[in-house]
Amino acid sequence: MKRLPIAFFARDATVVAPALLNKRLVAEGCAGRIVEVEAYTADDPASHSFRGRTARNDVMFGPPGRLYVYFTYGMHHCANVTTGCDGDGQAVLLRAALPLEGVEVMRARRHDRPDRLLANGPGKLAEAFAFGLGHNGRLAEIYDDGTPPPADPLVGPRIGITRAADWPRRYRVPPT
DNA sequence: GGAACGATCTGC
DNA sequence: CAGATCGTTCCC
Repeated sequence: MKRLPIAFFARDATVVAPALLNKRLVAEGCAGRIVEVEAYTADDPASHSFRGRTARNDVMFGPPGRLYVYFTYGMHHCANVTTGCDGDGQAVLLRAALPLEGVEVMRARRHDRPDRLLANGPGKLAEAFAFGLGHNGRLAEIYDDGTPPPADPLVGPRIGITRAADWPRRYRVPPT
């Protein structure tokens, strides 16, 4: 199993996002299959990078293939992977994953919630994989385990934001 | 210095 | 549907 090369991430977020579906995310002793993402570009009013480079979003403007982790709502972390070229300000938000390995530790981090609720949302995914600010800027560990992306990914409006929420930049693996 | 709000989740 | 809870941003 091979880790995705930097070249994979060095493309527009709207191209990388659907390509990340069904890839294997690895961190802190567990692994999961990415099933939902959102693309954020610098020309997107909802993107953290829209208003320019700041201390928080600095990683977004750096090289591709890194984790951009931020803290929100006073209690949740969200994890992204940077895309595009150095200076662009692009990233893909990791919204949901299916547990593959280390399910026990994920359950413990998620307070023994049912397996289907372990990482089915950005805040839950971050908690299950133990993503925190300490991961910000680190190389993302995402692998191709041979599972191809869905031929017909669901594309629709984004969730939990107000500005430009209707932009069709949320990608999902179709339910089986 | 201060106010407003947020790429969310949970429980009622 | 409202509350939790606090860092970031923007305005005065």
